[in-house]
Amino acid sequence: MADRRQEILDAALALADEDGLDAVSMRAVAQRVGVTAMALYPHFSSKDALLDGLVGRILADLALPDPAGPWAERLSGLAKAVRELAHRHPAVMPLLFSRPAVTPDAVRVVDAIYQALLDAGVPPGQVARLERMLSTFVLGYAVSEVGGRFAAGTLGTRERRAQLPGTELPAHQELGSRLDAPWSWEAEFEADLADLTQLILHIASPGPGAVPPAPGEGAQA
Amino acid sequence: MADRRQEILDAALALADEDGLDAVSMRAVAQRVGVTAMALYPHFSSKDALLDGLVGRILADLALPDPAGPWAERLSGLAKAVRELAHRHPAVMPLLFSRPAVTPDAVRVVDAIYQALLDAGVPPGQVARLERMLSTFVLGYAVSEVGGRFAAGTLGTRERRAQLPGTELPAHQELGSRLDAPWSWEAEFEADLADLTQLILHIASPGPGAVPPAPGEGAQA
DNA sequence: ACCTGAACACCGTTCAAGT
DNA sequence: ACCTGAACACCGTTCAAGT
Repeated sequence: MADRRQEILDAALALADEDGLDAVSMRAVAQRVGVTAMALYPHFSSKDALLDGLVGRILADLALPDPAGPWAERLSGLAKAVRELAHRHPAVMPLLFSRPAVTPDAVRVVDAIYQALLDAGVPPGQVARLERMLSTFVLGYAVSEVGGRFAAGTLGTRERRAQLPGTELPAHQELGSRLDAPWSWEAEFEADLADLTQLILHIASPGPGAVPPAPGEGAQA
Repeated sequence: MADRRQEILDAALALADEDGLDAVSMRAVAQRVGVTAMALYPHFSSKDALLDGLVGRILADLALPDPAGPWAERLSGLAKAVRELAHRHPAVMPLLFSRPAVTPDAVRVVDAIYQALLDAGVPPGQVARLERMLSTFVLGYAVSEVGGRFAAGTLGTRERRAQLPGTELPAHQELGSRLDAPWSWEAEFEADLADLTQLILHIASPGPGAVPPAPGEGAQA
């Protein structure tokens, strides 16, 4: 009850968690707070502003990793925290893709990733690019998983594959039963994170035959 | 005029391209076709079904790469085609994250990626995971770029950094002017793709000290 | 089958008015 | 400043009716 603003955001979040983003209407949020829809406007100038506030609201729940740990653990800790956030608030998650992270909370997360990459030994000129690559993947994975894009997208069941004409989709045919193996999205996420950690290490200290420096940055310039 | 259904989807796509996804209402689409809103329902049982059709409509525009080329070119060609699709239809793009790709068009794209990964020498047990990783990144990058998440999110201008208290955001401070370097999203995308190609090669033929096999798959089992 | 017109139960937002 | 109630211009969808 500290602030009306917070009370409104809590109501909006509860509605989104219970009945999805479509259930978050100005009227429904207001009713839950016990007030008229127009009473929200002194706090949020539009519904769009309220949704921005909702993004900030869930970002505040995201725990930052202990800065004293090893960089790889900080990075994977953050990634897992984002995935857990998606499981808690699946309906709100897609908003993170369209609403730029300019709130202090969001920038603090970016800073933690920058720091981890610097500690890993990534060249400063590549830190911002890698941060965008990692956050894009982590956000995308979380949204895909809770949004059902993974579950239904791959034709990964014997039944569905059986409906296909024989000569179509040769790679699906070749992979066969490997596509319908039982699988945990959590285990897959961790395998992906392990691969990406290797990639970071590789960029931090490229061996012989390594990736060329990114265009416009690196040893040249 | 071949089909009313196609005419409706073209009208919906035009509205989305011109005025955003919010402009795609049953009434507005119908008016553009020259018909009442209720006339759409024999073709699409709900607005949701129409949006599914819209996803299929833009996927049909996505050119598959020449299957005769090297796997790395097929993969990056596909990725660039997705990015171009996002530039042509920015408002529709976010729908790809929530609507599972089950249409024949979408499955054909997945099959092309499976095939490229198999040709690269990726162990069959890891192909599906890597396909999800790559498609998640490519889709996420495209949506982030055209949706403005990259442009505004990183506090990457001198002005905005100047507003910060001195001791906050140490990594931003350390990176300093490297954060506001002029930058091309296209060049960054290609640098990311180059890194991911290296990652695929690494998984295809792991050297000494390589990533352990993914849990539940690989040499073990 | 495809289409219309009226209706229902909603939206976000503005405006005049109250405290 | 915060809130109300009425109103405006919209929504998606159902239903009865037409061809």
